[in-house]
Amino acid sequence: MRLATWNVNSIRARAERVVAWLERSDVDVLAMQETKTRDDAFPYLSFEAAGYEVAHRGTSQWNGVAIVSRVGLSDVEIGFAGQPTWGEPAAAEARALGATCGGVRVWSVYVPNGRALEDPHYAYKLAWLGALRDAAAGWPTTDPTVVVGDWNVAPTDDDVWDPAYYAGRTHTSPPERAALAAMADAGYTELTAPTALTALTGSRTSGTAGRFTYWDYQRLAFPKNRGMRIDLAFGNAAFAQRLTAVAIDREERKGKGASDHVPVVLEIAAPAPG
DNA sequence: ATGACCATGTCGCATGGA
Repeated sequence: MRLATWNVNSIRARAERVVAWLERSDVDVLAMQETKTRDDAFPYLSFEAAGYEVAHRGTSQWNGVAIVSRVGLSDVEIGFAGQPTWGEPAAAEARALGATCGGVRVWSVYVPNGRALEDPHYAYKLAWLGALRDAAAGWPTTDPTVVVGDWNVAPTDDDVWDPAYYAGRTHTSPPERAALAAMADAGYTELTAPTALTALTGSRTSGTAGRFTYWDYQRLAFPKNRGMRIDLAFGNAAFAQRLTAVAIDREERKGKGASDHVPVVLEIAAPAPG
């Protein structure tokens, strides 16, 4: 089974491109972030025509998360227990969606950006990551479970094009990295580290061409390879033991109409008999 | 070449992204 995560930066602007990529890449389950649409405007038909069931949560032009699957989609959960709120009136944002697909519990997460170290949004980001860790600690260890998405944190200095550029900004600060690393306390390890990248057979997806998953639209960031690695997958042991390949599809950043993020693909083997 | 922001709502500029 092939499972992927992709911050699509508006699904209405990119539905045809995403569906074409799904079909070309032989991906069974795709978790999306930043769909930037309300539920009633999601392009369901484009995905259904390609054989994918859709779960989506979006309440405005901000945020929005989805899971599409052609291997079954059930037990959809909007948000996780204890998910922090934001805004006035305070409400849980459309940043987390869970579903069971092909026997795997999948969570699509869009971690708050943080905006600036002194901004209230930064405290919200840390609280959000802490609450996600706490929720994940309570999920059944017997179910293969993977939490994928845009984490808005680069795990190490090697995961940004210039660590000095990010000093004093969000995405690389020690508290953010600590919050990310704390997922391990809940039994979830990062599966998308550069050392884990491989090639995927039968796919255009290249495995080892680079580690970044995001490049800014501005200042020729992509041609200059000024990117970050912030789109990650964390899996529990039951999921991790079935992992056979991980790849970043850098090709998807090219051309007109690209998202500023690219898909990250994970391949897992069928469960062991018994 | 992979190329000099993009997408949203609501109309012309504000907001968010990172």
